[in-house]
Amino acid sequence: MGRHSCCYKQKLRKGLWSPEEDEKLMNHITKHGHGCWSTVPKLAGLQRCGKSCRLRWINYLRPDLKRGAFSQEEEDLIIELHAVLGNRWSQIATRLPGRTDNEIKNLWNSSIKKKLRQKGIDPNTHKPLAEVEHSKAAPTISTERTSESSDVDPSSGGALGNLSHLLSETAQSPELLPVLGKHRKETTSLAHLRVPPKELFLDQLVSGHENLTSCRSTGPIPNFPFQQLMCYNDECGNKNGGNNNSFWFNQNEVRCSTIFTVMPTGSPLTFLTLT
DNA sequence: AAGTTGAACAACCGCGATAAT
DNA sequence: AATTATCGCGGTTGTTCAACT
Repeated sequence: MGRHSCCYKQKLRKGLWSPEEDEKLMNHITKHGHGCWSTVPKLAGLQRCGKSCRLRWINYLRPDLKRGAFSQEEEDLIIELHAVLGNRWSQIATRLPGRTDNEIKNLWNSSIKKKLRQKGIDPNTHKPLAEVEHSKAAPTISTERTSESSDVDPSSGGALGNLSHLLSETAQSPELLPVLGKHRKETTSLAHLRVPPKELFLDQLVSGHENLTSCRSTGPIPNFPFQQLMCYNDECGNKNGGNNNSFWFNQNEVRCSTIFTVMPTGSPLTFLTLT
């Protein structure tokens, strides 16, 4: 496990990017693609480490980024996905085309957490706060992790624990997850989620576990059934700013919208074979 | 007007995973 | 098989700016 070499290099710029730096990076990647990130700064004439260039590109310069405020639908979707995936922001981001993991993480920490608490929902466990407080006050041999610093952690087995909780709770009492009840009106795109929650979440888990690292470098390709959710972006008014310069979407020039078009709408596992 | 506070956003850091040698 | 280089992720910190006192 070698440390990232750039960590030790001196004389590299840090902090906010200037417009000139942005332009250099944009020009370079536009012409040559990023290739090996560690060589990008040198080739682009930047006094930055490759890691910094990569981050800047992914979080800010990529042409397929949506920018702007999150819609209510997006926020709701983030909450739902977080309930299943926990803090796996990159996984969540793959279901929100045009949004970055960093952006979603920031939104979660600065806004959504607060809103959930105001609604009486613990943002870490997605359970009612009263229930969480009660379990804190009277600790049992439960393996459930405590809140605050330890969010839902799918990788530790807690996810499945939480998932089973969610599966039963959401199926039976929508009020425990307001987004699944009050806010998901039939008029919203989330009405597409009218599939049994258990099937939906299991599909997600299966695809997530089998395909954990697949999306990042080749573009955020959403998995069914969320791909249906996202179709409204392209098919119902192109809400993502009408961004058609999609050749950036990944290096294989597979367009997100192309995948939506090509993919059959009913087979989540079929999709996995394409990634 | 100046200082303080908090929200939102941008970027960095450290680590694990994995490909390459 | 061991080591090294790189990538990608999540947590954390830093910066900016608006609202408030």
